Amino acid sequence: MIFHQLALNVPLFPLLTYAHPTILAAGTRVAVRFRKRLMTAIVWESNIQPDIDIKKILPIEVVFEDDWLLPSDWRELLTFTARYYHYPLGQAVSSALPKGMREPKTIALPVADKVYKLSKLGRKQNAPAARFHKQLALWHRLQTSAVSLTQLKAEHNQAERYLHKWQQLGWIEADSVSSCGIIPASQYQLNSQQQQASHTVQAGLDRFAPYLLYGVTGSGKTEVYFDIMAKVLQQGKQVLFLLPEINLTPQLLQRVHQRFPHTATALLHSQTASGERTRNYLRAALGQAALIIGTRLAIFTPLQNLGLIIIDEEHDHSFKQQTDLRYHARDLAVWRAKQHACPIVLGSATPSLESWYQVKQHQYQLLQLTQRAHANAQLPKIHLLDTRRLPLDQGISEVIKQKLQKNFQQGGLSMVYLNRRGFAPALFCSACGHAFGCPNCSAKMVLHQYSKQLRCHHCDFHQPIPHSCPECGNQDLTAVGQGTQRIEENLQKLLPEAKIIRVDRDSTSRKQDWDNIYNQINNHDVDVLVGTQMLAKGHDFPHLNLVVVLNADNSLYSADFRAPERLFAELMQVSGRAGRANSSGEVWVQTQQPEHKVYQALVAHDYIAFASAELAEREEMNMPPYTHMAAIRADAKTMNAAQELLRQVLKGIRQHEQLSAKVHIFGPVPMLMARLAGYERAQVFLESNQRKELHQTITLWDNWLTFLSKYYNRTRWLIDVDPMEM
DNA sequence: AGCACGCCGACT
DNA sequence: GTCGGCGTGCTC
Repeated sequence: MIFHQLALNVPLFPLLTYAHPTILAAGTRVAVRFRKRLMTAIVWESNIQPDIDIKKILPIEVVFEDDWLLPSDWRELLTFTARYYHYPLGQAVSSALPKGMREPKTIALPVADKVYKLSKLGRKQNAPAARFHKQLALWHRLQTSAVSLTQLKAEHNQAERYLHKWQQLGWIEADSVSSCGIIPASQYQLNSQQQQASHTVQAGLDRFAPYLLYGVTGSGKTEVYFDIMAKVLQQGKQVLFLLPEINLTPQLLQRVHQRFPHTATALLHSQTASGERTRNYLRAALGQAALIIGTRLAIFTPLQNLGLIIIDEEHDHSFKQQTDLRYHARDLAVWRAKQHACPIVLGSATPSLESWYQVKQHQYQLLQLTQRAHANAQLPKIHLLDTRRLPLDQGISEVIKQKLQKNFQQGGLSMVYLNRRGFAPALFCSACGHAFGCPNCSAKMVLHQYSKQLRCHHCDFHQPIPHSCPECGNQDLTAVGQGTQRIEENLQKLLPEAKIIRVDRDSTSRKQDWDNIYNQINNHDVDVLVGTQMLAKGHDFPHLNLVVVLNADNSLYSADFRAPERLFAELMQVSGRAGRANSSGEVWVQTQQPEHKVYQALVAHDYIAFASAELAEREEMNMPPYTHMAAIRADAKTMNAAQELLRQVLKGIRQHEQLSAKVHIFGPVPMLMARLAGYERAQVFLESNQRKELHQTITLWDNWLTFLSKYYNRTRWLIDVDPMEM
């Protein structure tokens, strides 16, 4: 019997040993019995010396012989990921596989597209009789050039049948197509900055090189990506293109299809149907797809010959997974680019301070686009309105009302942007001040007028709007704060003739909703858009010329040290929506703190000044990126229970372990959002500028938590390396 | 994480 | 006497 180390989806750190009569190659997918259940596993190492009692070792039950092997570079990536994020390897591996491959069943490998043409023998044959005109048409297509089955089917829906018949007779030969396909010349003329950025990357395609493409909104980053991509694809290599949320893909996909119409593309995101995702995963793995586009999870796609990685909107927080395996796709992407010795381009109009820091440290090369791509498109003029001195009517000042009215009369498109953090409408009792909070979370409930509910935005708790205050019985309950729904109502009163559309999670819950809205906007059927973050991301509305930002200040008071960075990025992005094609745009921001550095930098369109100031502060405060962090979190029914486990572990470690002086420990403290879905959450921060020491300390915590949590079994815990949440 | 094994209260 | 409460500990 040969013993094998297998990765399977169990929360155990060591890999498990199973037996098989023959040696199996690493990367083989197998099925084994674990606790009587049949589970999929991946062979990690073969022919090993078991370190447990041989009598306990079970046989491998099924070997999926026809599968293709998960390649060694993919296994290295997962080994690294599991180690770096202190997550059980077996579980990491499982989360990196599409659902279809996690089930202990055989899977059908996708078949590469082929093109067909008449063989020498075929050319000597007589064409089908003219009365079989459809067959004859097929025959003519095959005569002129090599065509794909899809193209043939368009000619004759029975194409497959005849193809098969003629193939058997030897009249037809099949050729595999290159996944890159023919890339037509671009219609787009790069400006000199774009050209320079593209050429810089193209000059070193065969080695690892990280680039930060910093370009103001509308400066045409996508065209730079495309230009580099074309070159890499033509070399027969694969491109991995990651973007934040799937919301913005339809637009990008359309552009990709225009630019790379014949390139085999695989789309990978959480909303792709399970079968489709498995198929795309395998097409990428087998080299049948040359261009792989996806959200963070696509970073785990096995790739045969990776030549370039692009991370669009690299500052976006959705690249960090916030559950289970808490990986950061951007960071793993850099690792992968190094592994594959290829360039990686991180693009953003407001780069993350982490990436900007890497530029300052000469680790990443900066590529800069300072001009808007459309020569006529000016940067929008941004105005601040000091609301300390202005009377507000339902949260909107007179100036803004007039701007909106005027723009409507002139037929322009306006956007009213709400930063949801501070603006969700809550319900209060006007007599005793009682606020309706979520019973499960430390958050106020949000008033939803249309569904007549109070809802928690952090868990699924909801209730009908109460008629009276539970504290004092008063029936006069007032809504405080402006939600998109109330703003929409008020604007409708202000502009009774205007077509106003609200864009938020409620109004666009279905996929099709967004398409509808999008079409309406492009048909100029909409006058005012009201919405939250969804509106900020990536969409181009060429005729949008007025952007209004209502109260955004609340995030300035956040204890999260990343709050200003996040707010700045968000506001820059929203502002960038204005005036993209040939109209110039205007942005009006209501704030009580116009002198704040976030707003000052916004008005000046000065990311660099903002980043420098912010970095100086981070250095001063000893915060990332100057230091590395990990959060150890615990949650339980009471805050004390959550903290107790962390306190005991800390005590144990302090008493029994040699602690590095280079690692600082803070806490336990409650999380900013202390109560979530009925659990109280506490955390300890580990902080060090030495990665190695930090990781050693995390390992100590990990071991002690595993050991001590047995005695605190109502308390759950987790490790978050490079946390984004405070 | 599950899921079995194990030692104390209310039931036919 | 036993059915089952969920505390403790293991899983190849």
